[in-house]
Amino acid sequence: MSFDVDVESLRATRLVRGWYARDALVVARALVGCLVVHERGEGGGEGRPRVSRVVETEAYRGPKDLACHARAGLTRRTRSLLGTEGHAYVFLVYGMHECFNVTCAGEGMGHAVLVRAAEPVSGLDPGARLDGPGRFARAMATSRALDGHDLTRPPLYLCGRPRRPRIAVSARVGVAYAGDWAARLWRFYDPSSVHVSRPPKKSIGLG
DNA sequence: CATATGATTCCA
DNA sequence: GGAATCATATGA
Repeated sequence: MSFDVDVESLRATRLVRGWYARDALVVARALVGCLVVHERGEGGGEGRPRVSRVVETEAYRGPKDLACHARAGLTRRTRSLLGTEGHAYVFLVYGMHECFNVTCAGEGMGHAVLVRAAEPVSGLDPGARLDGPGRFARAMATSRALDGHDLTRPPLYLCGRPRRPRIAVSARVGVAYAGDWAARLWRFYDPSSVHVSRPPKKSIGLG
Protein backbone atom coordinates (compact mmCIF):
# COMPACT_ATOMS: atom_id res chain seq x y z
CA MET A 1 0.00 0.00 0.00
CA SER A 2 2.54 2.58 1.07
CA PHE A 3 4.89 3.99 -1.53
CA ASP A 4 8.24 2.40 -2.11
CA VAL A 5 11.08 4.20 -0.44
CA ASP A 6 14.50 4.71 -1.91
CA VAL A 7 16.76 2.97 0.57
CA GLU A 8 19.87 4.59 -0.86
CA SER A 9 18.36 8.04 -0.36
CA LEU A 10 17.44 7.19 3.19
CA ARG A 11 20.92 5.93 3.93
CA ALA A 12 22.34 9.13 2.51
CA THR A 13 20.49 11.22 5.11
CA ARG A 14 21.60 9.14 8.07
CA LEU A 15 22.46 11.05 11.22
CA VAL A 16 26.18 10.89 11.93
CA ARG A 17 28.00 10.21 15.20
CA GLY A 18 28.46 13.86 16.04
CA TRP A 19 24.72 14.44 15.96
CA TYR A 20 24.38 12.19 19.00
CA ALA A 21 27.30 13.73 20.87
CA ARG A 22 25.08 16.23 22.70
CA ASP A 23 23.21 16.35 25.98
CA ALA A 24 20.12 14.12 26.10
CA LEU A 25 17.91 17.21 26.45
CA VAL A 26 19.19 18.58 23.15
CA VAL A 27 18.99 15.25 21.35
CA ALA A 28 15.51 14.48 22.68
CA ARG A 29 14.16 17.75 21.28
CA ALA A 30 16.02 17.38 17.98
CA LEU A 31 14.83 13.79 17.57
CA VAL A 32 11.15 14.74 17.29
CA GLY A 33 10.34 14.69 13.57
CA CYS A 34 13.25 12.45 12.62
CA LEU A 35 12.82 9.16 10.77
CA VAL A 36 13.61 5.73 12.16
CA VAL A 37 14.53 3.19 9.47
CA HIS A 38 14.75 -0.54 10.06
CA GLU A 39 15.73 -2.37 6.89
CA ARG A 40 15.14 -5.82 8.32
CA GLY A 41 12.09 -7.33 9.92
CA GLU A 42 11.87 -9.90 12.65
CA GLY A 43 12.55 -12.63 10.12
CA GLY A 44 15.97 -11.21 9.47
CA GLY A 45 15.64 -9.67 6.04
CA GLU A 46 12.24 -10.13 4.44
CA GLY A 47 10.02 -7.29 3.33
CA ARG A 48 10.47 -3.58 2.77
CA PRO A 49 12.23 -1.27 5.21
CA ARG A 50 10.07 -0.12 8.09
CA VAL A 51 10.09 3.66 8.30
CA SER A 52 8.39 5.82 10.94
CA ARG A 53 8.49 9.45 12.02
CA VAL A 54 9.20 10.13 15.69
CA VAL A 55 6.57 12.29 17.42
CA GLU A 56 7.42 11.80 21.10
CA THR A 57 10.64 11.39 23.11
CA GLU A 58 11.97 11.56 26.64
CA ALA A 59 15.44 12.52 27.90
CA TYR A 60 17.30 10.47 30.50
CA ARG A 61 20.41 12.17 31.77
CA GLY A 62 22.83 9.86 33.49
CA PRO A 63 23.53 8.58 37.03
CA LYS A 64 22.33 11.72 38.82
CA ASP A 65 18.91 11.45 37.14
CA LEU A 66 17.07 9.06 39.46
CA ALA A 67 14.70 8.05 36.66
CA CYS A 68 17.63 6.95 34.47
CA HIS A 69 18.86 3.38 34.53
CA ALA A 70 22.42 4.70 34.64
CA ARG A 71 21.84 5.30 38.34
CA ALA A 72 22.58 1.56 38.83
CA GLY A 73 26.04 1.95 37.40
CA LEU A 74 27.60 -0.44 34.89
CA THR A 75 25.70 -3.72 34.77
CA ARG A 76 24.97 -6.14 31.98
CA ARG A 77 21.74 -4.27 31.30
CA THR A 78 23.25 -0.77 31.25
CA ARG A 79 26.29 -1.72 29.22
CA SER A 80 25.03 -0.09 26.01
CA LEU A 81 23.50 2.84 27.90
CA LEU A 82 26.94 3.68 29.25
CA GLY A 83 28.65 2.98 25.94
CA THR A 84 29.41 5.22 22.98
CA GLU A 85 26.81 7.73 21.76
CA GLY A 86 24.74 6.86 18.71
CA HIS A 87 23.94 3.29 19.73
CA ALA A 88 20.70 1.52 20.60
CA TYR A 89 19.81 0.82 24.22
CA VAL A 90 16.89 -1.63 24.32
CA PHE A 91 15.50 -3.13 27.52
CA LEU A 92 12.43 -5.01 28.74
CA VAL A 93 10.02 -3.29 31.09
CA TYR A 94 7.14 -4.72 33.12
CA GLY A 95 8.17 -8.16 31.95
CA MET A 96 6.60 -7.72 28.53
CA HIS A 97 7.32 -4.47 26.71
CA GLU A 98 10.57 -3.48 25.06
CA CYS A 99 11.75 0.13 25.11
CA PHE A 100 13.98 1.52 22.37
CA ASN A 101 16.45 4.24 23.37
CA VAL A 102 19.17 6.18 21.57
CA THR A 103 22.38 6.74 23.51
CA CYS A 104 23.89 10.21 23.38
CA ALA A 105 26.21 12.75 25.01
CA GLY A 106 29.35 10.60 25.18
CA GLU A 107 30.86 7.34 26.34
CA GLY A 108 30.24 6.72 30.02
CA MET A 109 27.80 9.65 30.34
CA GLY A 110 24.72 7.44 30.62
CA HIS A 111 22.56 9.82 28.60
CA ALA A 112 19.79 8.36 26.44
CA VAL A 113 16.60 9.35 24.65
CA LEU A 114 13.56 7.07 24.79
CA VAL A 115 11.42 6.95 21.65
CA ARG A 116 7.86 6.93 23.02
CA ALA A 117 5.79 7.28 19.87
CA ALA A 118 5.96 7.61 16.11
CA GLU A 119 3.71 7.63 13.06
CA PRO A 120 3.96 5.06 10.25
CA VAL A 121 5.63 6.32 7.05
CA SER A 122 6.44 3.26 4.95
CA GLY A 123 6.78 -0.49 5.21
CA LEU A 124 4.20 -0.58 7.98
CA ASP A 125 0.45 -1.04 8.03
CA PRO A 126 -0.84 2.51 7.36
CA GLY A 127 -3.08 2.12 10.37
CA ALA A 128 -0.38 0.67 12.61
CA ARG A 129 -0.20 2.16 16.07
CA LEU A 130 3.23 3.22 17.26
CA ASP A 131 2.01 5.28 20.22
CA GLY A 132 3.69 4.16 23.41
CA PRO A 133 7.22 2.75 23.77
CA GLY A 134 6.06 -0.87 23.72
CA ARG A 135 3.97 -0.46 20.59
CA PHE A 136 6.74 1.45 18.82
CA ALA A 137 9.36 -1.21 19.52
CA ARG A 138 7.03 -4.00 18.48
CA ALA A 139 5.91 -2.35 15.22
CA MET A 140 9.46 -1.38 14.25
CA ALA A 141 10.90 -4.72 15.38
CA THR A 142 13.52 -2.91 17.45
CA SER A 143 13.92 -5.73 19.95
CA ARG A 144 16.64 -6.46 22.47
CA ALA A 145 18.45 -8.34 19.71
CA LEU A 146 19.44 -4.84 18.53
CA ASP A 147 20.65 -3.66 21.93
CA GLY A 148 24.05 -2.10 21.41
CA HIS A 149 23.59 -1.73 17.64
CA ASP A 150 25.48 1.17 16.03
CA LEU A 151 22.72 3.50 14.82
CA THR A 152 24.93 5.11 12.18
CA ARG A 153 24.86 1.84 10.24
CA PRO A 154 22.20 -0.34 8.58
CA PRO A 155 20.03 -2.21 9.16
CA LEU A 156 18.78 0.20 11.84
CA TYR A 157 19.47 3.94 11.69
CA LEU A 158 17.95 7.39 12.08
CA CYS A 159 17.52 10.09 9.43
CA GLY A 160 17.19 13.85 9.77
CA ARG A 161 13.70 15.30 9.90
CA PRO A 162 12.05 16.28 6.60
CA ARG A 163 10.29 19.22 8.26
CA ARG A 164 10.70 21.00 11.54
CA PRO A 165 7.75 20.13 13.82
CA ARG A 166 6.20 22.13 16.63
CA ILE A 167 7.50 20.96 19.99
CA ALA A 168 5.57 20.76 23.25
CA VAL A 169 7.02 19.67 26.58
CA SER A 170 5.74 17.89 29.66
CA ALA A 171 6.94 15.79 32.59
CA ARG A 172 8.13 12.29 31.80
CA VAL A 173 5.69 9.40 32.04
CA GLY A 174 5.86 6.64 34.61
CA VAL A 175 8.72 7.96 36.72
CA ALA A 176 6.86 9.22 39.79
CA TYR A 177 9.27 7.27 41.99
CA ALA A 178 12.13 9.53 40.94
CA GLY A 179 11.20 12.33 43.34
CA ASP A 180 12.15 15.81 42.16
CA TRP A 181 13.43 14.46 38.88
CA ALA A 182 9.94 13.34 37.89
CA ALA A 183 8.73 16.92 37.66
CA ARG A 184 11.29 18.04 35.10
CA LEU A 185 9.85 18.82 31.70
CA TRP A 186 11.98 16.31 29.84
CA ARG A 187 9.31 14.85 27.55
CA PHE A 188 9.10 16.34 24.04
CA TYR A 189 6.34 15.76 21.51
CA ASP A 190 4.67 17.12 18.42
CA PRO A 191 1.33 18.46 19.69
CA SER A 192 -0.17 18.37 16.20
CA SER A 193 0.29 14.60 15.87
CA VAL A 194 -2.51 12.20 16.70
CA HIS A 195 0.11 9.50 17.31
CA VAL A 196 1.40 10.94 20.58
CA SER A 197 0.87 8.54 23.47
CA ARG A 198 -1.31 9.61 26.36
CA PRO A 199 0.03 9.57 29.90
CA PRO A 200 -1.97 7.51 32.41
CA LYS A 201 -4.73 9.63 33.86
CA LYS A 202 -4.18 10.31 37.52
CA SER A 203 -7.02 12.77 37.76
CA ILE A 204 -10.13 13.63 35.80
CA GLY A 205 -11.47 16.86 34.40
CA LEU A 206 -8.47 17.72 32.28
CA GLY A 207 -10.62 18.12 29.22
C1' DC B 1 18.99 -18.26 46.17
C1' DA B 2 14.70 -15.10 47.16
C1' DT B 3 12.19 -11.17 46.38
C1' DA B 4 10.55 -6.41 45.13
C1' DT B 5 9.68 -3.61 41.33
C1' DG B 6 9.07 -1.36 37.24
C1' DA B 7 10.78 4.37 31.29
C1' DT B 8 3.35 -0.39 29.94
C1' DT B 9 -0.65 -2.10 27.77
C1' DC B 10 -5.06 -4.27 27.70
C1' DC B 11 -9.43 -5.52 29.61
C1' DA B 12 -13.46 -4.88 32.73
C1' DG C 1 -9.46 0.14 38.58
C1' DG C 2 -6.47 -3.99 38.09
C1' DA C 3 -4.18 -7.90 36.01
C1' DA C 4 -0.58 -9.75 33.13
C1' DT C 5 4.29 -11.23 33.45
C1' DC C 6 9.60 -11.48 33.93
C1' DA C 7 14.36 -9.36 33.60
C1' DT C 8 16.94 -6.84 36.60
C1' DA C 9 18.89 -5.27 40.76
C1' DT C 10 19.63 -6.05 45.41
C1' DG C 11 20.19 -8.35 49.68
C1' DA C 12 20.74 -12.74 52.37
